Amino acid sequence: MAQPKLSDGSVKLFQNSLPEDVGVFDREYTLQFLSIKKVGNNANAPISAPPERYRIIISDGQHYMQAMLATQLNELVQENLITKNTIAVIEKLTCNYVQEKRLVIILALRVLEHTADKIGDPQQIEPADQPIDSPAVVKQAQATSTSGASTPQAAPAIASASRPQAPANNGRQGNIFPIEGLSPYQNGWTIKARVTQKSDIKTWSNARGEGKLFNVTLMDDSGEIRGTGFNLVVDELYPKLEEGKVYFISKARVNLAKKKFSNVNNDYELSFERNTEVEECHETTNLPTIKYNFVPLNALEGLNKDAICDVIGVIKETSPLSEITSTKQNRQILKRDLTLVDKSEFSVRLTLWGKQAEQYNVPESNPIIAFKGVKVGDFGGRSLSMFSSSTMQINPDIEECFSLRGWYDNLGTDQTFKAHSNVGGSTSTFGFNRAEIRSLDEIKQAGYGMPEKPETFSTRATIMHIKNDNISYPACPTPNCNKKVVDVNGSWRCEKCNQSFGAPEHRYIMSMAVADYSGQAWLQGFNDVGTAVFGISANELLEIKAHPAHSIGDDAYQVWYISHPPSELQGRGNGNARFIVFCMG
DNA sequence: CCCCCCCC
Repeated sequence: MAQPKLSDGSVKLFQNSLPEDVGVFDREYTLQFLSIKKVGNNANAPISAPPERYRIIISDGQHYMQAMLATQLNELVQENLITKNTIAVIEKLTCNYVQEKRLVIILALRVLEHTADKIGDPQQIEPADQPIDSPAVVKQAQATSTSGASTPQAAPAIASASRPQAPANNGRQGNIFPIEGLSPYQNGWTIKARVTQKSDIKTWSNARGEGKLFNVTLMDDSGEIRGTGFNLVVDELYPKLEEGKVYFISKARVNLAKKKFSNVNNDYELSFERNTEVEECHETTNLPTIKYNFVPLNALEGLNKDAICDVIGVIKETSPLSEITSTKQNRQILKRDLTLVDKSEFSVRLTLWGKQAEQYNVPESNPIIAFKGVKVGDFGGRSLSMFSSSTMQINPDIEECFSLRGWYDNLGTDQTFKAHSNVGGSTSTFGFNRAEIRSLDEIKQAGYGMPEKPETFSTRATIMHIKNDNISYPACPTPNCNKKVVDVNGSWRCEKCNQSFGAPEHRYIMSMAVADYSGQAWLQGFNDVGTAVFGISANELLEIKAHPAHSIGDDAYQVWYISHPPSELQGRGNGNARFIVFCMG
C-alpha cells in the first residue's frame, strides 16, 4: 500500500504564521508524529494536579516542530491509538505565539496509519522569520486583521514599512491564545472570546463573609471557560461584557476549576482581577463561533442521567410560562417546556428556567434551536434541562439546521414521533437504567455489598488483572448441561447426564480486577464473559497453552492474555460498552 | 471569595 503523502511545507507554514492566523488553519494537514511525551506537572503545580498533557513532535517529512495535544484528545495516547510514527490527518489545529516560537495545538485528528519508520529526514525548523514582539510584525498583524485578508496557505508577507501605522491597542498583548491552551503556568496571554452567557449579579452572605459576583461563559474555536468577577470587579466589568459579543481578555487569573460546581467543559476557570483587561473586538472576520457535538434525540437513552450534551431539534410544542416551587431552595422558579423533534423520529422535552423561560419569544411556530451544554434527565425516560451555562441559538447558520429545516418542512410535519419512555425500565433499588454506563464508584455507592436482590448495571472499565489459575473448568459437552465432568481413567464422566465423553468442553470461569477513573472492583464471569474477553473459546485457549514446546505455548498464551482483554471490555469505538454480564464480588 | 440549576 502506498504510504500517505505528508503535507510538505506545513511545519514551515505553522512556524511562520502570525497570531491573526489563529482559527484559520482551515485545511487538513497530513503529518507524522515523531514522538509523544507526557509533560510533567510543574513543580509548583497545585496538589489537585491539573490534567496531564502530551507533547508531540510533528513532522511533514522536511521539518519537525513541537505541538501539544488538546486535553480532550488525551485518550488517543492513553489507549495507544496514536504512537510514535503514527501518520495522522490533523483536522483542526491552532497555534500559540511567543516571540519566535510557535506551538501548534492539535484540536482534532484522524489516524491514517502506523508505520515502523520515520518518513524522510526531517530537520528542526528554524526560528520564525518574524518574532511576534518585533514592531514590524505588530504592524503587519494589525493590517492583516483589519483587512481580514490573512491566508494560511500563503507564506506570511514581510511587513512593508510603507504601511500606515496601526492605532495603539490599549496594551493588548500580541499573543492570542486559544482558550484550550490556557493554564496557570502560562503568562502574557490574551484570549479572543465570545461571551455566550452572562449571569445576573449574585450576592451572597455566609460565615466567611458577604459580597457580590457574576460569571460569564467565554468561548473560542478551541473551547470554553468560565470567568468570574467579584465585588469591585463586578462594577467595572459587568456593564462592559455583553452576551454575544467578542472581547480580547488578558491578565485574568487562571485557577483550577472545581468540576463539581461547573458545567463548563474546562479544567480551569478565570478569575477577573482589578487589573484584568477587557477590550471589545470589533473585527468582522475570524470571530469565534459556537461549536456543537450534537446527539440525535434517539441516542439520548445511551447517555447517563446528568450527562451534558448538545442537541438540535425542531420546536414542535411550546408550553406557557409556569411557576414551580423549589422545595430545596424554598423559592419560586419560572419554567417553560419545549418539545423537540428530529430526524431520528424521537421527541424529547426540554425545560427552560428563570429568565430564559420568561424571555423565550420566538415569532415563528416551529423554529429550529441548537442547544449547547444541556443536562440529561430521566423524567419520562429521557428529558433535557438548561443550566445557566447552557446556550441556545435559534435557527443557527449551520448545516445541521438547514438540513433539519428541509426535512421537517417536507416530511416532518406529518410525522409521528416516539417519546422516550421508562416503561419496562428498571424498578431496581439502585435506580439504574441498564443502558446507562455507571462508574464503579456509583455502583458501590448505590448499594454494593448489600444487595437485596440482583441488580443489573452497565459499566466501562479496564481489566487490570485476570486470575491466572483455574481460568476454566472441564464441562459436559451436552448442550445446556455445562456441568463439571471428572476424568475417570481418561474418559470424562458427567454425573448429571450419566454419560462419558472422550473430551470435555472447557468453559471459562473468570475472576478479574477491573478499574475505571472512580475506583476498582473484582468481577466474576463465566463462559460468555471469557469468550468475549479473550475472543476465543476456552478449548482454543487451552490448546495454545498446551503447545508441545512448552515455552512457545506459554508465550502464546501470555500474548492472548495481555493483549486482548482491555479493548474488549471497553467496547471502544462504537460508543457503547459491550454488554457483558458480571457479578460484583 | 460563589457553587443553586430546581417541578412533574
